Amino acid sequence: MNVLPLIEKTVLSGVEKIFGKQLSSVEFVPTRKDFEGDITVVVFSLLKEIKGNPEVIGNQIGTYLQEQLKEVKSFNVVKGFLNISFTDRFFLSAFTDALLDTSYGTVKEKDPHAVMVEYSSPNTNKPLHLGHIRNNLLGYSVAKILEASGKKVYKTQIINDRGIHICKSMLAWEKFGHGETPESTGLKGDALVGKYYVAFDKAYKAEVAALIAGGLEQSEAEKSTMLLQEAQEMLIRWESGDAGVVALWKKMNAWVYKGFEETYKRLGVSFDSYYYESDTYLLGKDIVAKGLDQGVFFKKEDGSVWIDLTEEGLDEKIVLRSDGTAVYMTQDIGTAIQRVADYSDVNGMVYTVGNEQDYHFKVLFLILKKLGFSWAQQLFHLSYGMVDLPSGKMKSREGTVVDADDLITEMTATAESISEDLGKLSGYTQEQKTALYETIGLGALKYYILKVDPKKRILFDPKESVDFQGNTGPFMQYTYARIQSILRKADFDTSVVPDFERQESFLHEKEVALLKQLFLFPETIQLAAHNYSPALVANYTYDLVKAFNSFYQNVSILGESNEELKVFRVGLSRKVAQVIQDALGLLGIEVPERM
RNA sequence: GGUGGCAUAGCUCAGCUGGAUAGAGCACCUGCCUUCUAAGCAGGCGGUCGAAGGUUCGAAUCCUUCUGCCAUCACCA
Repeated sequence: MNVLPLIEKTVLSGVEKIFGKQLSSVEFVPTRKDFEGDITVVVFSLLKEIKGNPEVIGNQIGTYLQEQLKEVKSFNVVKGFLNISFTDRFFLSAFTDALLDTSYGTVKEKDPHAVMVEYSSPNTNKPLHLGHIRNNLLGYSVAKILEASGKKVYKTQIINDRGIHICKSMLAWEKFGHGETPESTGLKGDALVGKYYVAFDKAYKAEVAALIAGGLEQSEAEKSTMLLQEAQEMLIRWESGDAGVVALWKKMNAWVYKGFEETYKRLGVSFDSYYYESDTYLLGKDIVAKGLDQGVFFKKEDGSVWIDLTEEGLDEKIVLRSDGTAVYMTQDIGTAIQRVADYSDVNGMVYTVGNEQDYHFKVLFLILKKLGFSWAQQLFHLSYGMVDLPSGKMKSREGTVVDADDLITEMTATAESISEDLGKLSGYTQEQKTALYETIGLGALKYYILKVDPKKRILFDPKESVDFQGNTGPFMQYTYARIQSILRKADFDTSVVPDFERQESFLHEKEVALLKQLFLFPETIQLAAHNYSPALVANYTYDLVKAFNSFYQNVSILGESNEELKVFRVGLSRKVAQVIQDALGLLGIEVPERM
């Protein structure tokens, strides 16, 4: 509400006039709903500067405010709290401003600097699971929120397409695959490759068991299987560019990428660029050499290169193996630098990676700072908690994962059965219905995951289906659909901006509550961007929708006999729908015309 | 053991920079569909905000200690 700075200024000048004290700021708080008022000045916070009875001081300031500002309708003081009420005229004019603002809430002046948001970053040996869903939703949403707050954003990912785990799938496919393809089996490419990753593990375990039966110790047996040796040999051949291995690798990766793209499309996420570890894993070695010259790193006797972070309260960390090959950290250093080289306007990056890698990123950021890159000051690890099952962690090799595609399909099916029961979709074609169920099912899933603080771990019970009632995605979507219905039924042009010149006082209390919530949208976006937290947007939207529903069922809109009030209420509904749509858009949730 | 994170109603979660009597949803109980979509609304039940100290006009929020759970401390990624 743009009157706030004005009130603050007036309070300050009032304090100066009455008490002769110059203060720099005043603390405001939204008025609790059991008290009369819209905004509250906490007089206690002034007591350090002004001595006296808070109640008396509150009354003095209140009186001054009312004399100075025509927007202030009335005030009351309870203990040390000065509650201020605004006039309807104030709310109406603030609302008109919001209604005319076609990109209400978002920052228009773009920051010349861009930020790169990395998310998803899967392995190419198995399909995406629930953990990836959280990652994708978070990354995508944070990218949207940063954009809305005025940043230019590039979405990217780093695909972990090389290493022993990929070779395991490849080897198993060669041995047991009989030339199966996605086409021949009807399986999604990523699912097919994942099948062979599991097949490898099964065969491997069988071989280990056989070796143990033959008299070997467990640890000994695990190291000496033929399968593992073959996989390692395959990795060496891959690294040396063996044509056959590389061709197989390309073929199977292509299957996986096609499968991933389907899942991304269904999830509604997208990327502006892709980085592949197979391209980048050697990057960073030059940087390490340079850093060694600069004295940022040091070399041990065996030739391995380290950084000493004990001064920062961390350990020593390896950045290059003794045989000169790259480790994870080497690669991440190289990739970061490569990205800035590729996109010259980038001066900050957000890494969406699970919290088990908190330490890794702490070290990575520190290294980049020590290497002296200016953009290293603007790095953020968007760390999130695991998604656990009641049975514990998800383990892909043990088949205890919740598959992303399966879950989406299941959510869609639930949306369908609920929708069928309610039976409101007469006149919709089967095709429209199918699209709608997808929208609702995904809305439920996305909201369910994004509404919780990223830092917290999520316990996901597949047996208990995700809710469609209460604080859920479908509830928001439903409210939006309901407003669309009002707009369809209104017998006038709903895009007209109401004119309130003559009106002074006609707002219903539910209406005022709704307006106040509506006015919070711009600062919610800023706050969410500042905290990298979609959860703030989700919970804001819920409050807005609650306020609308309460308004909707307690106040007549189309049935209102006062024409001006009717026009206003339809306009208000329209704006609320727009904000719901925009807010959900920041979460990657679509909104239906009907449901 | 060192470091980091989390702990709020039976369950799932909000609670922004400290502010008034800690809020929702689910579950359970009452009402409300011949009037704009009941995936809804109005209300009831339910809490020593993990524990103990401290800071102050005021603490779920900040500080310290402790307890519990999780992660991490690899020449794996």
